[in-house]
Amino acid sequence: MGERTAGALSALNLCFSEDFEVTLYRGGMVDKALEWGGGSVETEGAQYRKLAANMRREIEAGEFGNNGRLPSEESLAEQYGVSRGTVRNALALLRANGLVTSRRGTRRVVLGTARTQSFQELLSFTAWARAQGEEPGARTMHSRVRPATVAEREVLQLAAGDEVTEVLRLRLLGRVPVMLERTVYPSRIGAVIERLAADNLSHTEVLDASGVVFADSEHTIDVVAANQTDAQMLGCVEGVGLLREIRRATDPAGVPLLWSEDRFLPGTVSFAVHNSASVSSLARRRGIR
Amino acid sequence: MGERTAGALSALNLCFSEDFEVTLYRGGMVDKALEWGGGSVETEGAQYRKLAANMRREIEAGEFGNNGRLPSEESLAEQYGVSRGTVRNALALLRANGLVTSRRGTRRVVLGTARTQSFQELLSFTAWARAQGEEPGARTMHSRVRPATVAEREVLQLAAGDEVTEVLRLRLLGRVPVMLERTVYPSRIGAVIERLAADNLSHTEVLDASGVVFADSEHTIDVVAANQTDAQMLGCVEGVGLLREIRRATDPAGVPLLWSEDRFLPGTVSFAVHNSASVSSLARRRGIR
DNA sequence: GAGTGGTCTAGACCACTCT
DNA sequence: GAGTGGTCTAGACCACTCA
Repeated sequence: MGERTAGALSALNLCFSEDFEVTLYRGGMVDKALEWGGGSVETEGAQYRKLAANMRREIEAGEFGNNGRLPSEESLAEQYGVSRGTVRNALALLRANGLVTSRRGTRRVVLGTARTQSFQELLSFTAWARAQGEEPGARTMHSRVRPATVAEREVLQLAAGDEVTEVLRLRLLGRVPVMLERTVYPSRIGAVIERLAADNLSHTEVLDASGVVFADSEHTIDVVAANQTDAQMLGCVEGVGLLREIRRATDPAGVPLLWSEDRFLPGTVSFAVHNSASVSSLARRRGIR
Repeated sequence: MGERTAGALSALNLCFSEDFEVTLYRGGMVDKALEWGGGSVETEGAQYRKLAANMRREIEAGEFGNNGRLPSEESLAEQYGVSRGTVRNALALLRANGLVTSRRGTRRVVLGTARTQSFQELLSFTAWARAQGEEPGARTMHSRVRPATVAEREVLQLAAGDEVTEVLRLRLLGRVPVMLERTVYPSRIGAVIERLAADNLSHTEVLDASGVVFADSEHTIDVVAANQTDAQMLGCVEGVGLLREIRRATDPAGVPLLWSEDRFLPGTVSFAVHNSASVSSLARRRGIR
C-alpha cells in the first residue's frame, strides 16, 4: 500500500475503502501502464479497488476529458482482463465518490475529479489536516473519569453505573486554534486515552494502533453560539456562531466507541457532501467554499 | 407507487432510490407476508429493492432485535427464493442507509432504524418539510434574468454571453421564516421557473414534472454571518451566525441544473450524515440535535 | 435496431471470525 | 474446522437511449 511516484506537484488522492489506501501521485504522465499493462505491481487488495484507483487516476489525468464518456463496461472488462461484475464494482466506487454518472442506456459520463476524503479523515482531525497540507495541533485542556449521564448511557449503550472518560481538547491548524472538541469515551476506550500526552496529535490513530476498529460514524452538523468557554479557548467573541459537528462512532459490531461535540470557528472548515440517487459521501473542507 | 396500510401511528419510511418510493407503514403487525409469502403484490421495481424495503420493515419491526444478527446471506437467498447476488444488492442498500453492518466472517448486525431521507428531500425544501410533518411555505422576493457572472459560467458550465435566472426566495415552516434561498438557474431551466407564482411551494417538483431529471448534487455546509438582507428577511439580528448550505445539482448526464446558496436560521435545521467505510448518506433534520 | 447499463443467476474460492 | 461475508466469473435477459 502507498505506492508513490517521485515528481513535483504531487496531489493527494484518498481512495474510498476500509483499509483506506493513500495514493500519492503527480500531475503529469502517470505510470498507469505499470500496473495493468506490464507486470501488475504488488498493490494488494481487491481487484476492483485497484481497478477503481487506476481509473480514478486516468480520469484525473483527463484521459477521457471532463464531461467525456467512459468506455463501456464490456470493453473495460476486456481491456483489463476481468469480468463485467468486477468492472461494475469498481465503477460503483467511482460513482459513490461522484466521479462518474451512471444511467441505463448511455455510457457513463465523467463528472469531475471530486477529491473524496477517506472515512478515516472524517474521524480524525489530524489525518484530515495532514491531507490538506496543514500542520495539525492538539492540546488537551481537561480530562477526567466520571459516571455516565443518562444521555451518555443511551448514546454509548452503557449500563447504569458505568463510567466514561470526558476530554476537552483544543485543535489547531498551524498554531492557530480552530476547533474545540468535547469527547466522551466508554471507560474501556478512555483507559487508552488517559495515558496520552496532552499534546498527542491523534487519539484516533492511537486507538487504531490499539486495535480499536472504527467502522461507522454518525455526524450531525449545525450552528451554535459560542459560550464563555468556547470564546476563551478559541479566542473569539462570546455568542458568535460556531459550526458544530456531533460525531458518534461505532465498531464493526455496532458497539459505540465515542461521542463527541466539535465546535469550529467560522470560516475554518466546511463540510462537503456529494449526494446521488443511490449513495452519498461526506468530506470536510478547509475554509469556506 | 406508494403502497400504504391503514392504521394509526403510521411512520414515514423513505426508501433510497431514484424514483423515490415513499412507503407509509404502521408500527404493529406488518403485512410483510403479503408481498413475499403470498402472491407477490405489484410493487414494481427491482427485486433487490423490494427485498431491501421488506427487510427494512422487518428490522424496524424489531424482527431481529436491536443489535441483533441478521440471517446469513445464503439463508436469506433461500428464504426469499433469489440468488445470493440479489440478497447482497439489497443488503448493500441497507448498509448504505446505516441500518446494518457488514464484516467478513460474522453475521450482519442490526444497527438501528436510521430514517434516511430520500435524494429528493435533500433537494426540495418542500418535500423535506412535508416528510417532517411540517407545513412548508415559500415566497419569491425577487426574480430576474441577467448575464451570468464568470463564477456562474464556471459552475453552471455556460458559455460567454449566456444568461441566468436569479431567484431570491424566503422559505417558511408553518408561517415562520427559517431560510433564505438564493438560486441561479441556467436560462433553459429558469424559463420554467419564471412562470411560477410567487408562493409556489416547490420549484423542484415543478421542474420534475417538466421532465427535468435531478441525478446528482453537491452540498457544502458552513457558517456565515447574516448580512443586512438576511437579517431583514429572516427577522434576525445582523451578524448572527447562519447555517449555510450551497447546493449544486446536475442531471444524469452531468449537466448543471442549478446553483443555490441557502441560509438557515440557527436552530431550525441540522444536517445528519451517516458515514461508513464504504458509503455515506446525508439527511436534513429539523431543529438541533 | 444496436449498444449500454441494470438486474439476476449459479456457481466458485478465499479471508476472516468464532467456537 | 465450520460458517460467514468478500470477491470474482460467465453467462443471461431486460429497459433504456440514441442514431
